[in-house]
Amino acid sequence: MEDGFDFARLAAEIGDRPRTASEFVQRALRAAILDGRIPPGTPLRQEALAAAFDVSRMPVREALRQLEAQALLDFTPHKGAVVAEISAQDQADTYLIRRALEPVAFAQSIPHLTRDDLDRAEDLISDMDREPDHGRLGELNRRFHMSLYARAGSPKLVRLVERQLIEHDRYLRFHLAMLGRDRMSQDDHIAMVKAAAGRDITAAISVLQRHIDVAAEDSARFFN
Amino acid sequence: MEDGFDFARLAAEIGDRPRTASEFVQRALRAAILDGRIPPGTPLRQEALAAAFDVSRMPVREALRQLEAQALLDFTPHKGAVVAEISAQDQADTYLIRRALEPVAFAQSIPHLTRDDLDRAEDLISDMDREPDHGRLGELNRRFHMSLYARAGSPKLVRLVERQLIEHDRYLRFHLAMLGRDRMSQDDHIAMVKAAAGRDITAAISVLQRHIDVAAEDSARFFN
DNA sequence: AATCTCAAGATTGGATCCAATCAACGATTG
DNA sequence: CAATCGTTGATTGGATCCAATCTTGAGATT
Repeated sequence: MEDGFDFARLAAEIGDRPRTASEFVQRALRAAILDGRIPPGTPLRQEALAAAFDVSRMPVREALRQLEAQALLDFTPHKGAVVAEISAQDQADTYLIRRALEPVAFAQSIPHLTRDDLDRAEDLISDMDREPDHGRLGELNRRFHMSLYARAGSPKLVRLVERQLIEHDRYLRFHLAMLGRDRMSQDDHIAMVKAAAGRDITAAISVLQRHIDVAAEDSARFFN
Repeated sequence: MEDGFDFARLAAEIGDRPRTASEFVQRALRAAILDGRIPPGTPLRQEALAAAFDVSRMPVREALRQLEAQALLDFTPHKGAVVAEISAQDQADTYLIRRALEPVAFAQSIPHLTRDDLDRAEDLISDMDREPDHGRLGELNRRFHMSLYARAGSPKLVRLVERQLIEHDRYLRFHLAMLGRDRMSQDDHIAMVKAAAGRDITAAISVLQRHIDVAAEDSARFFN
């Protein structure tokens, strides 16, 4: 294992082993790529992965194909898979897409949010305050945002937004490392829930847009 | 082959056979799903596909995995792949996403469009007028739009837009069948190029938005 | 010294075989 | 007669083996 990364440890960290080995490998790799444990540019050797996960090369190959379709890997025929690079441009694009899509989802969702949805969102804000592990903050942040968009009634749009938030996780790491969690703008999160509870779409959207814009600016300043 | 679909003919239709069998199968299936030759809900049996394409089941499996990640198939462990359903809701979502993303890409692109880009766009408009095959119209329409967004300088955004346009092809079929090509709004296409040539971003965006809105309304009325 | 050639090793792509799971159907039992 | 439980065939998931391709490095050639 001269890759410089300990794949074997990774295998143990997935709690509930899914029904298929392929999915197991896919999840473990995806999580490790998203939170930066496997750095961009790392070549992924099928044999090494198979040994680390204690499966044959076939489920590994299927997992790699799926991750490629999710733009987390670059695949070249007969050469293999490499963890996709991250870049300031890619990060900026992610914010651009979020800025275009999330307000639409939020606006559609607000009228249909239930008291339960809003409570859950507030719980997630508290969870974020308490969570010590930076790696898990990305997931909590994502679930917070998604809880506000859940009632948008546009499943495809919501799935796409979730996908962007997941890809955003690759950059959130840097954001947190450089700015600290006090800059995660929990104030914005609170304001968003409040506006949503009051069914004030205009106010909610405006907070969300500013939230994304500020994050984009912060990140752009510190990335590279 | 009691599936009711002749996969064997499909195999012959891919001109330049790609380097890997997996990619070959993937392209053929994707094209057939997008233009409706394989209807939604069709179960895709690995063995049948392998026989039709004259390869083993393994490249078929890899192709299916990729198509699943592209949301063209629904995959259930130990049950297999089924062509993803289309629906009025899904179509509406596609327009919603396009409506949010394409104006951003267009606005960013306009200042950097070259004379060549604009000429190419105009050529594609003429091509659409001349193309007799409805199936190929989708590709031409997509290439027209993409030629206008090409200089946006946000590769990730542009890729995402292209993906939406590809998925839109699944519905364009119905659009054309019911409304005929005269309703493809070539006037809008011409107006978009003209506004882009004059670097009039406001006008260009407004035409594009109306273009998408009208298409969405037409489609919503006739689908189902 | 630089470049080209080509052979050996490494790595991926594909084929075949076996195991695990699911669906359908009939037998058994209350 | 309805419901449940095996059993069997069909289908997918996974392992192993072979073929094709790429990479690397030593040696020859200029």
